[in-house]
Amino acid sequence: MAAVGALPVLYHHPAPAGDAASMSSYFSHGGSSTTSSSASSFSAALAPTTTALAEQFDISEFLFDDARAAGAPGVFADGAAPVVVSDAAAAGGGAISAAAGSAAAAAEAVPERPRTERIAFRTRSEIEILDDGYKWRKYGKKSVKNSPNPRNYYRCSTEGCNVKKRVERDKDDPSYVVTTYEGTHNHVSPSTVYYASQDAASGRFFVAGTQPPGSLN
DNA sequence: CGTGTTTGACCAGCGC
DNA sequence: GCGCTGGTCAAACACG
Repeated sequence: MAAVGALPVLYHHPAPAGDAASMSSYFSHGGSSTTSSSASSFSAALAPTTTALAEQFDISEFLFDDARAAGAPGVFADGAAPVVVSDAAAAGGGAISAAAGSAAAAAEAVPERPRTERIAFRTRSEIEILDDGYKWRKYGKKSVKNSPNPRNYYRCSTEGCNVKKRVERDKDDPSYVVTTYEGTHNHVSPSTVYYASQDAASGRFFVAGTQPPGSLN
């Protein structure tokens, strides 16, 4: 697969360690030059709610992937194309979103393969399992080519929710953890309800926080 | 005893 | 068609 080869491209200007506050974000946009606007809106939307997380993790980079523009070479090898930040979500003040609504041009090209939205980000962290408020069940571990570190596979343990995530250490800098979420939760975690919001169009939940306001210390 | 993790086997997709 | 690779399954195991 070409995926492994493609990933490092996203990291070509890593944030300085300890610079979590500025949260230097880089979005793959499938080669597009319009990255900056999406990145800024995303950061603005995310920043207020990631403060607590940033205290624990140096979130250095975000990598978006969504079921858009099928056929274009994307971040991930299976033909899914990169980066969608929902305008609605940004304007609505709140949430991380991969916009189904903007997937206009997408769907028809590769109909035989269901595409799920994916969000990948890299964090500087000692631990690999970030507490995002959901309960994950590990179902696999695999060593991957071009990386000395194994990749771990997790699935949301909530019944009926088939969100998955992959966690692996950055091959170039093992102090970083690359986490890829695939799919969208169809429920709200008890620990995220305070910050979660629901997309009006799709009805999906988007998690923007992990702790109730009173429990951050 | 229930729940979650580990790990080898298996399967499917892709490139050659 | 074959081999390689990533992703998933499922039985065995560990732990509270």
